[in-house]
Amino acid sequence: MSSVTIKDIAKLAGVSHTTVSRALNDSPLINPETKERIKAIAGSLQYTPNYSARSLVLDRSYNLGLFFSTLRTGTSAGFLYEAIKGVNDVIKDEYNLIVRGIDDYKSFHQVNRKSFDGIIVMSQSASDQPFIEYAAEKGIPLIVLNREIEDVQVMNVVPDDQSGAFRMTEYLIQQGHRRIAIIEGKEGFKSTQSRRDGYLEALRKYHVAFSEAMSAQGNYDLESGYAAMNRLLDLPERPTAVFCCNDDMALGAVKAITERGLKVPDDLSVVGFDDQLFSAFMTPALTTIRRPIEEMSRAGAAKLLAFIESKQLEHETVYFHTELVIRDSVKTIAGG
Amino acid sequence: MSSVTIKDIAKLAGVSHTTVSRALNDSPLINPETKERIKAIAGSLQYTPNYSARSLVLDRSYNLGLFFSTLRTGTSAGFLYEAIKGVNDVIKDEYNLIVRGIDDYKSFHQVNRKSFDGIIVMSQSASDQPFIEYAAEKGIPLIVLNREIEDVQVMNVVPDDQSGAFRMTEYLIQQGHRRIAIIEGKEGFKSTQSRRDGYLEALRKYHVAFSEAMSAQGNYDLESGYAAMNRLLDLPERPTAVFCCNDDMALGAVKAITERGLKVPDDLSVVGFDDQLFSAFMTPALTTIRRPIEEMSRAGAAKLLAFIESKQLEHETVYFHTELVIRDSVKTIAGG
DNA sequence: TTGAAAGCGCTAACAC
DNA sequence: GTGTTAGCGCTTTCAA
Repeated sequence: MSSVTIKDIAKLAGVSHTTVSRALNDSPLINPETKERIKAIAGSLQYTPNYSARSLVLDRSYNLGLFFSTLRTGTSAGFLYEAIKGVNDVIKDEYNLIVRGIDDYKSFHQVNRKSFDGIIVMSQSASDQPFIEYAAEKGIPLIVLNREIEDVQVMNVVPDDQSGAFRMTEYLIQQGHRRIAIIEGKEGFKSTQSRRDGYLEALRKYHVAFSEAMSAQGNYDLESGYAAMNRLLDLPERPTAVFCCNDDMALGAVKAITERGLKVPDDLSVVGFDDQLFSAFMTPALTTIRRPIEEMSRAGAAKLLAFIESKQLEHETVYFHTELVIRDSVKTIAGG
Repeated sequence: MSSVTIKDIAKLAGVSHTTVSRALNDSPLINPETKERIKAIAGSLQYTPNYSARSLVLDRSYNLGLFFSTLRTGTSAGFLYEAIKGVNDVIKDEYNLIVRGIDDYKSFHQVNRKSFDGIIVMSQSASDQPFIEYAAEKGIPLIVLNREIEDVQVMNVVPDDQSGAFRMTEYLIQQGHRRIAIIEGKEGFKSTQSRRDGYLEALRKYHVAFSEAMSAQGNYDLESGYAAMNRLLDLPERPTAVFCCNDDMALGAVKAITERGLKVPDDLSVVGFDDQLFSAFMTPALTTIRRPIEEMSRAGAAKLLAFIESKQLEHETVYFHTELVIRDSVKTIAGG
C-alpha cells in the first residue's frame, strides 16, 4: 500500500539512502557496480520517486502551464487542439502540461514560481494583460504566444495577422471585387483589431472605398458568422465578397448564403482566416489564411524549455508568417 | 526573491509557525482574533502556500490527469475540446488539470498515487487497456470515459455507440435506402467496432443484405473519409447512402462526391456520427448522431471528484444516450 | 488556545 | 565512494 522510498531500497542494498539517491540520479560520485545493484533493486521494487518531495527540495514543480484566455467561448476547437498538440510535442516526459483558462481564476494566487516552472500563455485578448503582468512580476519563466505584448518584457511568438488580412483583402481586390464586406471577430481581441487593420490597409492602398455598412460584428463562432452574414444579405446593396475573420464564421456565412438560395462563390465570394482542419473540405473549399498555431506553439514551448534549463534570457519577439491559401470560394469578377 | 513562508509570518505575528498553519487552514483550534491577525499579515505579504510541501505531508498532489489515447492522430479537435471543457467546468480551483496522450509515455513510471489524485481516461481504443490496468492496480482513483471496460473494476461512463449506429442505419433504411455503405473508423478502436455492430444489426433486423464491397476502412480523419468515399464511388454498383463513422470522415466523403459532379443528398445520401460543432453548418447540414462528450466528461469528472473526497467507491457503468440528429444530408427514395 | 518537536521523501553539503 | 547530517515548507501529534 504505502509506496517504497529510497530508504527501503537503502535497507535492502545495505547502503545509506544518500547513496541510493546518487545511484538513481546517475551521479558521478558513485561506484558503477553499487549503482547497478541499487538500480536493480529499485526496479524490482517498482520504485517511483515522490515528485512532491523532490520538488520541495529542488524548488521545481515540473509543471508547465498552458493558459488560454478562456476555455469557455471564443476559443475554437481547432485552436485548442493545435496549441496543445504543438506544446505537447516538445515538452519532455518529466513535465506535466497543465491546461487552464485564465478566466477560470478567481485570483492569481496559485500562480507562482513554486507551482509552475514555466508558463505559456496562448493569448487571444488584451484581457489577458493582468495575468501576464502578474506572472512576469512573479518572475515565472513566461512566453506569450499569438498576441503581441508591448509593455511587459516577455518572450513573444506571434503571427503577422495584419499582413495576412492585408494579403487576403488585396487578393479579393485583384479578383475584381470592390464591395468587400468584413465579418469581424470578438470584440477586445487583439486579432480582431489586427485583421480589421489589414483589411482597411488594403482598401486604402487600392483606393477602394470603405463603408461602415460593409462591416458586421461577429465573435468568432459559427453562429455569429451566420447571423452577421444574414445582416449583410439584408443590405440593399450586397457585397460581392465577404472577408470572415476566421473560418468558423466563414462556415456560418456560407450556410446563411446557401439558405437564401445563393451560391458560393458564384453569387458571393467568401474567405476565412485560420485555415482550420475542415476548411479544405468545405463545399466549396475555403480560401483562407493559414496561421501556424501548432508551429508557433512548438517553437514557443521549445524556447521556454531552453530558457528554463539555461536561464539564458532573450526577450525578442518572433514573427511567424501567415500564408494565403487559395481554394475555391472566390470568384473572379469583371472590373479587376 | 525567495518566497514568504509560514515562518516569516509567524515571526511577524509573534506566534509559532504551527499557529500560522492553523490560521491559514481555518482550523477550529485557534482564537478567531489571532486568526484574523495572521490572515491579514499573510495577505499583506502576498503569501502563497508551497504546494510541494503541502503535497508531501498531505500525500495529495492536487493533480488530476486527463488522458487521451493519443494526442497525435485519431483524436479530433472537437473531441479534445469538448472533453477538456467538460472536465475543466467541474474541477475545483485547487486542482491542476494535466492533459496528456497515453502514447506519449515510454513507461508508466510517473503514473502513481503521489503524482495524481485522480485520473480520467478518455479512452478511444483497446490499446489503452494496459494503462488503465496499471492505474487501477496502483490504486489511483480512476474513471474511464467513452469506452466500456469489462475486466477491470473502474468507474465507467460511456455512450451507447452501437444503438446510435443502429438508429442511424435504421433511419436510412426507413428512408428507402438499401445499398448502404459504411466508412469505418480507425482499426482497433472500440468505437469502430460498436458502430459497425450497430450498422450490421440494423441491416440484419430489416433483412437488408450486407456486402463486403459496401465497407471501406477509414481512420476517423478527413482525408481517410475522402479516400474511402472515392473507393466507394469507383464501385460498379454505387451505394445510395453512406454511413460515415464520424463527422470528419463525412466531410471528406461529401468532398469526394462533390468533386465528381454529384450532389448530396440528391445523388447520394451521407450521414455521420458525433455531431461535431461544424456539422450543422456544412452544406448540406449533416444528419448525424450526437454523442455527448462534454456531458460525459462533466459527469465523469464530478464522479471522480466525489470519489476522491469521500472515498465512497462505486464501480457502476453509466450509459449516456446518443441521439439521432436529422438534418439535410439524406434523401428519401422510392422503395421505402 | 498555543507551542515544541517530529517527520513527510528527497537532495546536498560536508566529513571521512 | 560512501555515510552523516541538515533542511526544503508544511501539517500534526503531543504536551502544556
